[in-house]
Amino acid sequence: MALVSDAQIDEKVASLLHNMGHRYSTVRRRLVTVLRSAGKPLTNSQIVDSDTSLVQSSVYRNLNVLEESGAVTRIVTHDEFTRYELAEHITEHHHHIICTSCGDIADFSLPSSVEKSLNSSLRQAANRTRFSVDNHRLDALGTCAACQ
Amino acid sequence: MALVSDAQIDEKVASLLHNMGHRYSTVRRRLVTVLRSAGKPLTNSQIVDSDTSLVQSSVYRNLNVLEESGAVTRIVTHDEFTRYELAEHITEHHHHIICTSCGDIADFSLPSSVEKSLNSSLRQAANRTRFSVDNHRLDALGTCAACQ
DNA sequence: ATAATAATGAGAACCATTATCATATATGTT
DNA sequence: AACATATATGATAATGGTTCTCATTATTAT
Repeated sequence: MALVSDAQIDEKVASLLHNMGHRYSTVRRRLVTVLRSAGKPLTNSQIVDSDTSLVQSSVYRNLNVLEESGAVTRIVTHDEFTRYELAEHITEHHHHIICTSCGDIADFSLPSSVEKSLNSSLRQAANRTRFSVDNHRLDALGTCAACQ
Repeated sequence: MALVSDAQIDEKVASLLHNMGHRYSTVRRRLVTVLRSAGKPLTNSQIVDSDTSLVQSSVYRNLNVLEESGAVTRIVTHDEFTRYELAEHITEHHHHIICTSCGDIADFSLPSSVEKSLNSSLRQAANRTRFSVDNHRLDALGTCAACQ
């Protein structure tokens, strides 16, 4: 997750927000900083804990704004908390390994050969449904170090 | 999803419940019937609508009992409703294509060659994290016929 | 500066899901 | 078959993560 510079991320997020008529405010910058340095999806309360200048209701509101702008992605796991991370097109394509016990997440990547065969298989499989496919998500499910 | 007979499913569910000291009651049988004939994950209200003899609070309670027993799996998509389906080891391994607009789901399967390479890649990738992997979930994301 | 517009924070409201509990149903024993 | 014990059910209340409201504050454009 460290291949894209902070400046590049800022520029992308700013343009995504401006496209939607939104401002890249101080609170939103802090939010992006927290998400970027975490390197894994975070819950609202993890975000507030990471930067205590942030306020719960503003974090919720701004995560929604950032998601609608395409800067942030909403992740649901096995527990009751929604998590957020910077969108893949801002960072890079990756997958999640989810702890089925506590909901914690780590990022990982697959060899591009596997990604390629996966994509073509998905596209073929989708032809048999009445859906149009534009993305996929592959999660590994298991147990984190703290839970085992 | 039609490779396993109703009787086989009933037998499996009964034994899973009995292992946990639970009974395979009338309500639970109706619940399993609804899930089986749907052929896709359902929300609580979709279940109650499918069999109006079922009561919301009992459905929630029994879905939890069935999940703890391993007979049913909880699915979260993009909307605010949790969905449930019969567990894979009772039916068969499959994937979901999720409508990012309305949260609706369809089932689909991949060629076993793709499943195999996916599994070995996942296992290798997991070695680099501090998680132990015991399963995966691969969802295609797109738009259903009704939403496009 | 000033006006116009968007963002913030504190709290109230929302609503899917859980918990409660009195009643009903099933199981096992003599 | 009735009894005793344990589990299941349904109606309703409570919970809690998330969203909404709105008066105040910050930003942008003129």
